[in-house]
Amino acid sequence: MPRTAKRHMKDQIYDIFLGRIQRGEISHGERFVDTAVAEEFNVSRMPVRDALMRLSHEGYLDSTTRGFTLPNLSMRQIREIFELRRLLEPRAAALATNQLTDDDIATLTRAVQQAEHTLETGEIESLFAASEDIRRTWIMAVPNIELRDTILRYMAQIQAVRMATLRDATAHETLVDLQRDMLRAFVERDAAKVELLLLRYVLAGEDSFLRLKASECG
Amino acid sequence: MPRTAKRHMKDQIYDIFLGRIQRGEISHGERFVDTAVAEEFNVSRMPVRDALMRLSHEGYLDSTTRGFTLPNLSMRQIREIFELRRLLEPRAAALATNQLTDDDIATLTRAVQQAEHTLETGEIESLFAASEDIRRTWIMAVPNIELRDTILRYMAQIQAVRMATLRDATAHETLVDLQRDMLRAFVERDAAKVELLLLRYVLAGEDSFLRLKASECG
DNA sequence: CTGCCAGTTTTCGTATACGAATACAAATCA
DNA sequence: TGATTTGTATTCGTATACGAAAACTGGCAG
Repeated sequence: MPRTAKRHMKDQIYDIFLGRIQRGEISHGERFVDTAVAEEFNVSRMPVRDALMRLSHEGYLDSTTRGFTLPNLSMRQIREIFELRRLLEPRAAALATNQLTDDDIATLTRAVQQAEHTLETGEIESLFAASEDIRRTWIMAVPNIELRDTILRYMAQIQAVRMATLRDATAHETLVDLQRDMLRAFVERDAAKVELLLLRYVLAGEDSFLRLKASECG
Repeated sequence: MPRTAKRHMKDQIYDIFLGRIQRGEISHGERFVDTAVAEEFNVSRMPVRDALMRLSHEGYLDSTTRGFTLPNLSMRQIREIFELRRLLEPRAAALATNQLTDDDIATLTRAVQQAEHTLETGEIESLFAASEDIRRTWIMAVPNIELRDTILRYMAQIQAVRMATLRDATAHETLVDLQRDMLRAFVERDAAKVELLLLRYVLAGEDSFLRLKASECG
């Protein structure tokens, strides 16, 4: 029996929306109203309400008086999340290093190649997809489930920020270089090197973000 | 207008239960059923349901087919949370160091004195209360709100574990020593020292826990 | 033309009702 | 006597309904 046949509507709806959010399929103007979604799924308001409220409590959505929307992160929140990332992700990736399967390594190799290819084509969408694949692969290999869930919780929220920073041409080559080095470190099962590279990677993303903000405001 | 006049019943109920859980006022056998709680508050099931489901999604409660109870953490989860604590709390406390007000320092001083007193009396309840005061005071001063919320999220869950480790007589003096040193570091605004002491503190707690488990199983 | 005020609409929070799933207990059979 | 099955009670998930609060809209006054 596939996982599609879950037990409760509210959980199904929750999973569907979480997936859409995490894959960045929701645009920023979009509004979700329980009655409308309920009609779409042919259920009553309540399971939809349960799902949307849960998502909003988890920070994936913003509950306004006029439906649910994607949250608009404040500058402060974004910087705070970058601090969390610096604290957690290097260690998490180090822990994941020895858990990666051959399949994982293959996926990482393909994704890094895809990312390298964007250096020539300049296709940001493709770079984003590749970065997502890399990230998802190692995160899913993190053996500390509490740690993994903590990371996943905030990652969905800063999806838009990451997408924006990847458009930073200045950092494009640096990022792909880091990804290439990370792959090598993963293959060599060098957890210490992975840890350091992840820290660099997060810092590079933070730099891009700050540069972006500076150019936007000034 | 005091905060007691909150906007919605479900939020009030949520806050009430969260407070009870965080203060350790819920015993491990206790079961909460929406209808029963609803009667107690003179409301319908729905707001209670909302509150309890939210608490269970956040990990504060366990949703069973027969009501909500405190979650029984597995050995694995506890060890994973200790790893999270090692990663986050030293840095968080360092960040809090420069934010502590005079009132906070006074509270900390009182709490440390209370903890020291338990070295003579052996009153574990009092030690627990003092430790809670210390912890709550510095955590509330953490300026990174995302970080603070992340810490608060898991702390409620391992409340019982912390309570148990404080009964470890072997570590009693060590813990109070660390608390005394932490107070001094806070007063001196020495963030680096605070960071190191917090790491030691978490490690001491972890040691107590492991010792406890070992003596229990062997 | 602009700003304020009231009516309308939308959406949410809560109440109540019913069917379904699960645990517990009793009764039956080996 | 012990295991299995069946019945019952409890609790949850979902549906529907209603009142209240917030946002939009239109008119009116300055």
